[in-house]
Amino acid sequence: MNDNIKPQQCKVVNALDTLLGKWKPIILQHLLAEGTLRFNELRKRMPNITQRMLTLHLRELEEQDLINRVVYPQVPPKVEYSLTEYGKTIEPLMEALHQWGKSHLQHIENVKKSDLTKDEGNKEASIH
Amino acid sequence: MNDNIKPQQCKVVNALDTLLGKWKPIILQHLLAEGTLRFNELRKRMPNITQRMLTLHLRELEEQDLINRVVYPQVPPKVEYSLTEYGKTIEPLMEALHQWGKSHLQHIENVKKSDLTKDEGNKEASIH
DNA sequence: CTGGATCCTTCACGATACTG
DNA sequence: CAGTATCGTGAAGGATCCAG
Repeated sequence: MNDNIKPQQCKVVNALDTLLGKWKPIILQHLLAEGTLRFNELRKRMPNITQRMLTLHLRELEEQDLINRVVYPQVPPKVEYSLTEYGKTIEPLMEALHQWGKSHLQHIENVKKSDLTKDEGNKEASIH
Repeated sequence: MNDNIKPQQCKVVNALDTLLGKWKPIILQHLLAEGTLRFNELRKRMPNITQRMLTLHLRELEEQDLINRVVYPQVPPKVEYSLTEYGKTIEPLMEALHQWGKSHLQHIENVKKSDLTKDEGNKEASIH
């Protein structure tokens, strides 16, 4: 729609869009960590998610070819979710996000502390 | 409270939270690319953003210590925004997101194409 | 057990007008 | 020029019930 926007940006936004949704990163982390999980196993690992949201987000991840959905035609139903081979390529990205998120928390802590000791808040440029 | 949830997840979510908001990644990209920009310069580079959202997101980024806001006490007002030294640490992360987003678009393209040629859609597990 | 269908709430974002 | 103040909207998410 707009060429003023650097190509770079679009792709970053795109990455974020496909990884987002309140629960997607968490679902992906669980599948990364544990391989294959059934619907209810995932649910137990995310006590605050509703069935609806779990279903919706799993469908979206499947559509992005990030996860496999395997239905065992039996009763009671059994459905297993796992990362696709392609889906596993997000691991380094998740790791990078994790590292940055971790150090960011640390950084914000430090900033708050030094705000208490040091007189801060004079960010106006001086005019000479 | 819940040890089933891997520590990793929390931090990923945290990273995403502080980088998110519809316009934050774009603002950051512009500042990464161009160094220092005035309010209106940023606005021109994002034709679809409203003043309100630009202001809000800049404030939030400032609060996260990712950008500097320098007010020149003059009339008409002049305010310059730039990344903090700390803010520049997001560059590798943005690059990683960009690369993944790019290859993801590619991948989705390929998947769609092979869905057309190959008969796909039989993902039920066989029962022997 | 998995998950569809409905209804409801909230909040991020947008549109617009005003101001030092 | 660089904001603030208000009001409105839609879409994401939550709660709940039903079904194969």
